[in-house]
Amino acid sequence: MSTQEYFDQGELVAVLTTQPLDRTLDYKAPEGGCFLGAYVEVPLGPRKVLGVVWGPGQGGFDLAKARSVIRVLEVAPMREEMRVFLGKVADYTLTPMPAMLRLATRAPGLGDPPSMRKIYRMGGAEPDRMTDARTRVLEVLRDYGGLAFTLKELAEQAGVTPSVVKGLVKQNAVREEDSPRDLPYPHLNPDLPGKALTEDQALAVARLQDGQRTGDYGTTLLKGVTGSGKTEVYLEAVAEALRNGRQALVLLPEIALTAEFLTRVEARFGARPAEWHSGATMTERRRVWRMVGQGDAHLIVGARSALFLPFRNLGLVVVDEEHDTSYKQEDGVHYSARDMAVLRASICGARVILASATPSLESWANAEAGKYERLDLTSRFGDAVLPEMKPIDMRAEQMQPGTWISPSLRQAVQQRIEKKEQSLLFINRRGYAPVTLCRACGEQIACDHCDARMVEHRFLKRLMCHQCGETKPMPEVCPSCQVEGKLAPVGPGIERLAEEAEATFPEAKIAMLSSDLFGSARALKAKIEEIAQGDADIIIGTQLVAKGHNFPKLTLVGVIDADLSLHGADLRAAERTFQLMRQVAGRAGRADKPGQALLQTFQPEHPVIRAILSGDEEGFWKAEAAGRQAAAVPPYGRMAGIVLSGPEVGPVFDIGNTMARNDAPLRDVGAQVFGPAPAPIARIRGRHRVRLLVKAPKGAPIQDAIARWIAPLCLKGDIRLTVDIDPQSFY
DNA sequence: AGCACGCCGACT
DNA sequence: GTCGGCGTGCTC
Repeated sequence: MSTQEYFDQGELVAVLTTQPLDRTLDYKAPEGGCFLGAYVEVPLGPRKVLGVVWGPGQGGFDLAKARSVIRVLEVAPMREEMRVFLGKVADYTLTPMPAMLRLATRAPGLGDPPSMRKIYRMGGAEPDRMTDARTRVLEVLRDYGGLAFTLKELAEQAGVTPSVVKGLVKQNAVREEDSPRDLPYPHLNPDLPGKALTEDQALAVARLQDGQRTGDYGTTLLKGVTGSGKTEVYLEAVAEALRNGRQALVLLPEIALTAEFLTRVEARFGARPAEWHSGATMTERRRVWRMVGQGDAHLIVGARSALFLPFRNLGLVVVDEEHDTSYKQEDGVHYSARDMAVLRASICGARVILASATPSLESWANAEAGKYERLDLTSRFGDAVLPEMKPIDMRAEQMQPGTWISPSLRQAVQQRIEKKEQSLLFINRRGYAPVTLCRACGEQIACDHCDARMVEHRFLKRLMCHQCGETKPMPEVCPSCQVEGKLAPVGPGIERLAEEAEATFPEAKIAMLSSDLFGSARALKAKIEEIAQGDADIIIGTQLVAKGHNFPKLTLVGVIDADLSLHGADLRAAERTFQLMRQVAGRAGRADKPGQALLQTFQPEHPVIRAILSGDEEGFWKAEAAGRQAAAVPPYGRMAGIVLSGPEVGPVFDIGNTMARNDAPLRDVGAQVFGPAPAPIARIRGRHRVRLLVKAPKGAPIQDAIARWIAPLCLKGDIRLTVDIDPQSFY
């Protein structure tokens, strides 16, 4: 089948719009015709909407109704490869195409013509009268050899007021021109000297660069312990992609990590790359989207949605910290950026590097199966070694009620304080106490809109729902039994731990790192920087500190409750605990001092705890893989979550029951359905949620089956259904 | 998504 | 009689 690339005026074209229609609509090509893939504005009812020319018109309707494309937007048409990618992601995630198109057009001002601004460069004429100020302006222009400046830049460089420049413009000594506001990103120089590489790193770089030069798809799992120089290694793969004239994308799980990364890119390539994340301004987003599309952004650093930028010539995608759960988008379109990166690369002949100190079991298994190449970086910089890891058996510790720092841990911290070294106390719970319990009636205070328990934040003097963000003041009397003064915090949170640390180590300077204590990523980064310099004896931190920050003075990590996340029905709980522990432990002893990690646990003989302590990673994965294989769960089986939600429980459950009864399409492919059951958070923002779980053998065409299963449903009232293929969290 | 069309309760 | 509730259906 040959695909028509161009449509003459009046010819019918099928247009995919961003409106939630389940098909394309036909329009007449506009004056001047249009290309396949063109971004267009089309009339839809009384409105104008954004769309993309998806193919030749389908016909089969009253042709008199056909309307014309209003105009073709001034952006590069969507490439075939992108259309294929969006289609495959839609099929895989059971997402309607218009929602996919919306993901791919998340840039402001797409419809606007490129915005212009005035720039200034050397003119030909001599000014009638030379002044000091004028000389300086002309000198600046001469020194920068033909480069153009904005008015502000030029005036500042020359140390004059803008009016001096304007005066020179009148005399044609300086030329004023219109220039697109969205400028190409500065050229990155891949041939600047990189950091010296160890033998290990050089070997990995060579493999990655060889792969890069093939110009074919391929995925590499780059595994390296914290401090092994993963970033240096994959930056050399980026350099190779740039040398070959291809674009590179680096995905990071946290905006907080981008600032440090950008600095490293600048050091390596001499300029800053394009940035794409939710914190970027409208102007930045527009520039990135356009420049990526016209090939004038060569390296893009961003969050998962950067995967849907209109790359022209993508040659490499790096997914840093590939195991990070934030790569799975859980609201709107449910997709795993890690998996979709591999998909996109396989479509456009790009390489993928999945980098992590603690890979996901999925990636580990893909490497085992030979689908991914695997490169291990083992050596660390300098003489630093992996920290010594020991359990603290909490059953043998003499604990005061309501305290969480054991005598053994206290002693270890005390030693560091005396040696002027830093300790990190890690706890994976925000707030003061996870549960507020009435000692009179046993009531646990829950959110009014969700069924999640409210967490006390003493710092804010309020209770907060970590599900919906709702807060309310701390009540005086129990909302259930009305007894006064019996509400008590139960369990540890980071704030409570800080309180205990202050009491236990009165002479120490204590810093608390929790995501909700900082308004912005910038403030957080400044704080981390300050602490890393040594401005604290004890750091109390949540999950946040586990993500790639470097603390040279840190020599002790105390994990307050290594058991916390081992409980619960989440199939990935063991894997997560394993990753978390190894990462937190990796914080200790990165510089010249050896580190120690102490894990407080009630079950030191648990296989996960033992694997962490022994450092036997392959052993852990093999055991975990065997367990998952036996249970036929991912990555050795397939799963999907279906969540039904609505304002009333009854009707929502009824639909769930109907679905569970009519499961023939699922049984046809060997899949089973479990539920309906109240979703783990049974109510969010006043909506009742019911969940069904679908479990299928590996390789079963689960999407088709689910599509056939839900097609006959007609959802009445305000009931909504969402499908999550490969759910990550079950919450 | 919007917006129109359409069929039942409390107003002039 | 009719204003308006939002259920249902269409948009080339």
